Amino acid sequence: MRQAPRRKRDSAATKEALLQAASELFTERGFSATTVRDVAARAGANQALLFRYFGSKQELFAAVLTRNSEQVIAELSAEELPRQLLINLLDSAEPDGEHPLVAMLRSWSDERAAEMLRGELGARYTERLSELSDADDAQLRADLVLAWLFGIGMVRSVLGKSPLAEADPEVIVRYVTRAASVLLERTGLSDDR
Amino acid sequence: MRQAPRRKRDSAATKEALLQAASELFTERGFSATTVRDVAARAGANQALLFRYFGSKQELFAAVLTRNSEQVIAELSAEELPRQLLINLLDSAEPDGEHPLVAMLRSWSDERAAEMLRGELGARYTERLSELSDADDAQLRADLVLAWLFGIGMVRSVLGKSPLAEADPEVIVRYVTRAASVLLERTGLSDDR
DNA sequence: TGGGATTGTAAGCGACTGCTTACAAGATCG
DNA sequence: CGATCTTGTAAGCAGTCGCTTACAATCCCA
Repeated sequence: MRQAPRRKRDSAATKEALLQAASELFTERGFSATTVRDVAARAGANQALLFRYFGSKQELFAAVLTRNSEQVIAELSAEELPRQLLINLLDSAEPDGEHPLVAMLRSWSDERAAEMLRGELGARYTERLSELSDADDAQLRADLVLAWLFGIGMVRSVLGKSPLAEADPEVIVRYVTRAASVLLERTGLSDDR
Repeated sequence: MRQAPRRKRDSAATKEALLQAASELFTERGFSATTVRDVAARAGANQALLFRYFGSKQELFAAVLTRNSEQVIAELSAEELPRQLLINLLDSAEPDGEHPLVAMLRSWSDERAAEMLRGELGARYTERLSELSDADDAQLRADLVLAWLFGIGMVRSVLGKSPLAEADPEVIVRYVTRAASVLLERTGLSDDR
């Protein structure tokens, strides 16, 4: 009788399974509350492989962030960004649609995680958003809008506070885009995008 | 030669020192990253006393939250709340002016900590803020504003992201109150308070 | 077919966590 | 003074953490 039905030999699939499991768990529990044992267990892999492939928990987190954010930020135009970002954020509570921002929110408290967000990710979102305004402090205004989206994601998805947590996403989007357009002002920022 | 210059015998002072140290550390590092040993060390007390007086790390956190929030929320009118809350939030990076919200932000990722914030604290802030609007979804609007303040506090004080982190508080306050007044609309919400 | 590299596994090391215990030192009061 | 309660201390327990090691199974290619 075999005592462990040995995993199929496929390093690429194992790596991907680890990344996927890590992405889910970081989103659900945050960086420090997620253990490498949990990640390996959900991926159905041995935890030693996690260290062989990613070196450390920290580098695994970096890999997850990179993987998840690349495409999202690439496929959205500046005009769509705030609205779509918000929608993604609001929907991410549902089944398994997870957004990297939620992982960011959950991992905020860890200094090593915050370091990455501060430098790499945040800057790109800010730059994209700041295209919407032609004020000279456009980046500050973009940061304020980003901060709002983060805050909403936290209160709604992470904290689960009422009534924000139960509110209709469409209503939220309407309120936020309307108020945000005051900040990101420019001639003719239509309110349907 | 005495090997430990025994602490003065004063339970009230010890309790207070523990509360103060815990408040600082929870603010600086968050709930899970703060250890009871750290708290006891900064308070100059033995860690066993922490458990004698507060029972558990969780109850200590609750005691800190209660102690710190009571007066702040009590001494502010609804009209002053958003502006003053924001100012407190923006100034809290400085010397030792710490705001309970920052502690909240840092401790977000812990489920036990989040539970308390969700129920007790958040509700009171929401209720106060919602007085500013006479819309029927005033509480939702208030939550959105609160979420914004949280988000700004996170990006600025916790994440330290530029340019928000270096921006002039007065500018931030002006932008936010102006955009927020779109949400908390009511006849004659003057923009200087 | 055989030998070295790659992928999987089990076990455990050392450090750290929240929390407890056993006890010494000072206070209080008869 | 001596008994008792309170306050402070040192040490350690049991569990978990990230990470490492030693080794078995499988693949690749000569």
